[in-house]
Amino acid sequence: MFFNLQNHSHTLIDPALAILLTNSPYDDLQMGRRSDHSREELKDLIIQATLEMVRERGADQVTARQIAQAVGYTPGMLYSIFINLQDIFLHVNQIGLRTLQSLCAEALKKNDSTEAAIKAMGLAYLTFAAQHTHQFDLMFTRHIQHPDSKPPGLSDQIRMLFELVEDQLRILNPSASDLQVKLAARALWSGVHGTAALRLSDQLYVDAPDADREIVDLLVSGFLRQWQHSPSSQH
Amino acid sequence: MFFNLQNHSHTLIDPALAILLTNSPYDDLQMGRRSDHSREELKDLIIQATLEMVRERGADQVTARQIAQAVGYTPGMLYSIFINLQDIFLHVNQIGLRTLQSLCAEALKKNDSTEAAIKAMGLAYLTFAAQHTHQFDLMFTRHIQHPDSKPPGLSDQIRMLFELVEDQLRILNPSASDLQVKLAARALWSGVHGTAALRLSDQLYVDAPDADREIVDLLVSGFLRQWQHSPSSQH
DNA sequence: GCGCTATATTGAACGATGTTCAATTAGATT
DNA sequence: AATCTAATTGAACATCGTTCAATATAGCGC
Repeated sequence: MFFNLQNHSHTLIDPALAILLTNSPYDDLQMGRRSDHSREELKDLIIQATLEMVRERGADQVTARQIAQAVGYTPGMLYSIFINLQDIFLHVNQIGLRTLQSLCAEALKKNDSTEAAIKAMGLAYLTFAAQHTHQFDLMFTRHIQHPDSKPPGLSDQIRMLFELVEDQLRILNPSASDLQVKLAARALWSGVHGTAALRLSDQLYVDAPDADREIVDLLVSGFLRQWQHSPSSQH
Repeated sequence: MFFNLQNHSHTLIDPALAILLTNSPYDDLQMGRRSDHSREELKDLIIQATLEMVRERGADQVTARQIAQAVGYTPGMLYSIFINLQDIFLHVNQIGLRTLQSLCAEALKKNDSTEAAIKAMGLAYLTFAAQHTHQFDLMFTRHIQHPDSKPPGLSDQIRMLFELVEDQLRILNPSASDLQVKLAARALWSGVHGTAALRLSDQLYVDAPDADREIVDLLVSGFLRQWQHSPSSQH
């Protein structure tokens, strides 16, 4: 599915193809490079190749050797750019969170009511989880232990996802305190996330085909009803 | 942390100790046994040893060789009783679900209102997740792909956990249909489970120390308010 | 154009993993 | 006591992530 170039010594790569692949082969080269890819390009190549394989087979069917082969290098090279295999997966998750967040943000627009907007966002969340099962699994249900260095702004992105919900909740109940809004957003989104997670592991056990969608609908409308009517002074 | 017996050939085990370990060494032996443990005892020993190690270090720090050493056998033996290492983990999860379910069932009793009962069950859920982090992680957030043979009644136990919630919901709104009760129970419990899962991976991002408890409180009271007032003919 | 140097990349190794299976061992049966 | 049969071994296999000395190459100064 990906391109293979493992012929560094014998066959030379077609220069035109090389340009196509790198699309900027004369970047800021400083020292003796063996391939046509800059450091940053290589990093992107690896992440993209890993992302593709994760989407196809799932994270635990993706090995370091496979990634290396997909980008036309040796496994050892990976460790000159990334700390770990987990480090690579962390960067893949970063992409996943970015797309998930933009999907949710997009779903918020073009809705009559705030409630409809939140529901649309919940459905977008479920849809992403259903369409990119393996990727969603890698993001949330697989426990990735952080390496020594913190993930590069990964937690910030989750925070931003929450803030989308918080904004909507603030609209509905402007007198609520910041802490209340934060808690409510997490309460609400825990429900959506929990539904997606349970559905992903086939643990919903309801006959209805669109059970997850109905559950989120129920969840959001129920929660918002009380959120709008709750006084700001509530415990 | 566990007992080691890897001296089958040279040193004989103290018979008193052996009885202590097996507590019924003369069961229904039929054929040539090498050790003092029956087939069923061995199965329990393995599961218990694995459970203990999972609780201490987490599932991905537990290897087949470690389990074998903990029960005083060779790795190969495990495969005469279990299909897989995953199969062992599945049985460990069975125990985990049993205790989690009994904890929840216990929390339901001795409460003034039905709402208080459900909240108590939610807190019990959170408490278990917090106290047995690694075990909870193995149960839910780690994606275990089922072997060929179905897990022995594992899904039934999750179903039973849901039924505890369903029973409470039925009390509050007796006119609701079966499907409505099922969906509502999953909506509600997805919130509780999602909260536990997010808290487990430190993705709640709220300063409050008991944020998870407050969230569940908010979630349950909000949801029940609409559940009691919703007509049975909804949607 | 030619060596020189610096470094990107290799490739082979290491230890550890889950799993298999022929060989062996020992209790039960005769 | 000999035999049978099943439990258990132990060594091997393939594969994994990861490391690192060795190597090959690209750009620099000349």
